Amino acid sequence: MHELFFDYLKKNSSVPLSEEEKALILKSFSPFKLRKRQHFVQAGNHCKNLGFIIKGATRQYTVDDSGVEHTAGLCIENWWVCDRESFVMSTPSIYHIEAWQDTEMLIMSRSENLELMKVRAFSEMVHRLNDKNNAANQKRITSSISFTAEERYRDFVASYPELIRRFPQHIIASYLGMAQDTLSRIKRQLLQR
Amino acid sequence: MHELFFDYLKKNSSVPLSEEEKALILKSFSPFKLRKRQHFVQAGNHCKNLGFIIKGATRQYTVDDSGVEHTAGLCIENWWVCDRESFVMSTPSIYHIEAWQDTEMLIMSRSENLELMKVRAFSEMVHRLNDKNNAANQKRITSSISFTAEERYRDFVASYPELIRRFPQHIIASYLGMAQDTLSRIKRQLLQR
DNA sequence: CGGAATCTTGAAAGTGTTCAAATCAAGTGG
DNA sequence: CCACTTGATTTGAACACTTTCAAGATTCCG
Repeated sequence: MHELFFDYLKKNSSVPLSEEEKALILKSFSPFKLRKRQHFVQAGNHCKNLGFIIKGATRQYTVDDSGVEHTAGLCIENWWVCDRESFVMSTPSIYHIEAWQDTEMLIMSRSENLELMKVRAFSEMVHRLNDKNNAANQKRITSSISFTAEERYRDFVASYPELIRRFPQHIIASYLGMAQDTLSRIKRQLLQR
Repeated sequence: MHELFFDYLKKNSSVPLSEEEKALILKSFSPFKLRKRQHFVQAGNHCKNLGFIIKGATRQYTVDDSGVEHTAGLCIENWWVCDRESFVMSTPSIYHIEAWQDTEMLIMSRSENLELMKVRAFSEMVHRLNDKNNAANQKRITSSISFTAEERYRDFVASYPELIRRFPQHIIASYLGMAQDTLSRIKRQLLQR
């Protein structure tokens, strides 16, 4: 089960792993399963673990005063799951994270995470990841302040075709900041051309 | 001039600086000035430098197909300026960054930046910064997909009162993803209560 | 003073939302 | 394999929010 992660690590770092380092990762990074609809974190709780998805899909969301859910993030295989603010700062999370399908992951605590940062390959990967994540967030912000609903959808399809396949349309709509009815109409309009 | 940065560094790290480290920072981090409306980066160019604002204010923005500007970010004293994606990945930036007032900063190149990462206090600060930045981005995304124009504005006022004082209203509006006319009306409505 | 930038306001148009009903799809248990 | 339930999607009509455009008012600054 860790093999998938080691592959991922190799792809995302330039430094090889020693045997001790490999052992340390095996020790710190534990298998964990969630069934569909089970929660990884609930809003109000501290997000104690950082997860790496081996198989499955999760959704991070908030619930507003009217009870409407807004999708902050979507994750599938080879993605990292957690509310980073809560995880890093040890504060209560404002997000829920739930499994959208039965999900297998590897998880580590914050202290294990910090421990692993001593492994060169791991810390290098984390930094690359931060950079990528940062760029993606910046892009999403730019999209949300600059684009119409249709443009946001087209951009999303182009950027994350896999997520379209894995999540129902009303979840995609809430990720994009529009009503599911709106997304349905947009798709129809796009087909009619 | 570097004193302001050393203060900042002390506040944002737990490790003290050795004299050699201080010297390295002085060497790598050069003073740089921009007059109002001069650009730090132009869209299409590589963002070669990372800046730390000593005095002044900058604005990061894109221009869409209709020629409308959208404000991606605002920076003032003690903030870092750059298009991080372009800076880190050495790709052309899609953003413009301009001085909104006469601005003094300290700048470093990417290689100087990487060099400075060997300084413990500096790299610790960078990591904290990344975490904070990440949390702020996440918050902005959540706000933009969940909130109405009025809620976004109220949230912004509460989070960044200083920026309200430093930038004109039409810039704030474009940062929040609404027309300046809309923001004007929202403010009036809020006053009438 | 004069010019440039900014802010306000009304009216009209546009975009996206809400709500409810109907349709469609998938999964479960008999 | 069907009936039933639940979840997902589509659609129309009314509505709400936001934008656009144009004009006028205000502020700032040389």
